[in-house]
Amino acid sequence: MSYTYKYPHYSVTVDCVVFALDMVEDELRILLIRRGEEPYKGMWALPGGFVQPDESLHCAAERELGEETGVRNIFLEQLYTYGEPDRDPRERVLSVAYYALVDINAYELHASSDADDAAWFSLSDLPELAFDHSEMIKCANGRLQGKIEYQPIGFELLPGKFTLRQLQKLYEIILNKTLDKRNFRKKILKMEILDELDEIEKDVTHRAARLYSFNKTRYEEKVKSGLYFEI
Amino acid sequence: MSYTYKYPHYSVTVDCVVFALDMVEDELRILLIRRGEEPYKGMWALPGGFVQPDESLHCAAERELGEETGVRNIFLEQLYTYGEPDRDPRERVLSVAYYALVDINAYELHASSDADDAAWFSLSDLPELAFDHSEMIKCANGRLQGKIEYQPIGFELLPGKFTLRQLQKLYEIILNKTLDKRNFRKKILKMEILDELDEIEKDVTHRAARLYSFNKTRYEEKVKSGLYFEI
DNA sequence: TCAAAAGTGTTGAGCGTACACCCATGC
DNA sequence: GCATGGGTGTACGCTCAACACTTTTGA
Repeated sequence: MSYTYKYPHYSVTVDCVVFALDMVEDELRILLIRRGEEPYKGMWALPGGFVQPDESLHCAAERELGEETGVRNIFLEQLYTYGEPDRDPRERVLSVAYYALVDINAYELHASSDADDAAWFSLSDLPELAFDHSEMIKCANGRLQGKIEYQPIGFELLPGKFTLRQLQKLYEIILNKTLDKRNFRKKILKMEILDELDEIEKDVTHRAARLYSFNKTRYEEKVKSGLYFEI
Repeated sequence: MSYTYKYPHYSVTVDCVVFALDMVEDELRILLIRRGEEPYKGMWALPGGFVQPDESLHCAAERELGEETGVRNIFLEQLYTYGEPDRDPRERVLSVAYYALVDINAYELHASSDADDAAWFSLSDLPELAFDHSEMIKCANGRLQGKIEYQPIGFELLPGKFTLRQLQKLYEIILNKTLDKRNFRKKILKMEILDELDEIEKDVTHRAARLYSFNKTRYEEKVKSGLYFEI
């Protein structure tokens, strides 16, 4: 197959910065794949690939992520578009970067498509990456830190049922600072956007904490009547 | 000239949502051009055009804006990339949207290039626009409203020397709510990021107000030592 | 009974908010 | 001298920050 055009055209890829939370090591993790093809063959990179003619950018990001890693149905938002003329050694390729938030336990990684391997890496201990993918991760992390304080996106990183301690730890990890337990609880509970469940956590070696779930409908109602989410 | 590729490639344009402030009518204005070519010939649209092979996206936005309207050297930031397969009737065209902030008095508009005309329109009274440009403006306005509260970008819409009243009005127009004069002054002056000049405004029919200027260096120092800009 | 984390209340300080009057200037 | 906006101070309430102890559970 070949395409001919009158004016300059460029390849377009999508790349995904997928965040997850490691509650054991208290750190953010990023999903990387090992490249199965040139250029940068064998190197770690963000999952992504070429945008097909009939799919939107968002769909392309969802598709590539699913194909290369098995991760599906997640929070996915456009981040930034990288278009330096020489960012790809082959020819000019634009990349529309997305970032995603997932519950790390909800997926079993399946490397496939043109990725040899897929794995979670600590944000603070990343390997050398292909293309300008390091820059994308830096940008995505900045966006996450900024947005998590005024939008309830943190819940995307937790299972549907979670403890307040887990939620607090999430903020502590992402914002990289400690929070006062009592003040944190007061603040988040006063918003009345969490449902207190009749369940407690299991398999813990100490007193089990109550489980909560995020009530998105209630949140949206509250926003309409003036709630300003903020941590 | 013609280009041939092995895989699907797309045209890429940049489009700019240029904001300015009309302090007389108390409203935001947007810079539009009248299209001189098909498709949508004769219709109003955002200034923009195709990205050339050797220029970055940012440079392309700056160039197109300069060519089509005469506006140069301004605050310009990437907004969002639009890539629905059918957003352009000719063929698939991606558009990387930028938004810009300018002092409306600093430029004389020069229509040229492939624009028949360039003019400022009130945000609340826009004509029908080509492509998905209405959506871009809506997105840019949301970004502006969000960002102006926690980043000192509002100054880009004012001349270098301005009165506190002008600055307050700027926030009132963009956020679409009234602010208390005394509280606004206290808040902004306490940040110590404005230089109080030994000058007052001219040609006013009442007591002239003192002029101030934004001290960017001081602002950056203060940010390092913990200032969190917020209106 | 010990260890580990859950869960809870109070106080003080600083900040945001609301509000009214005098001042300087041009006409 | 009057109209117009410039410029200022204070008091109150609320929110945020700081802080320590009791409770529950499993091992």
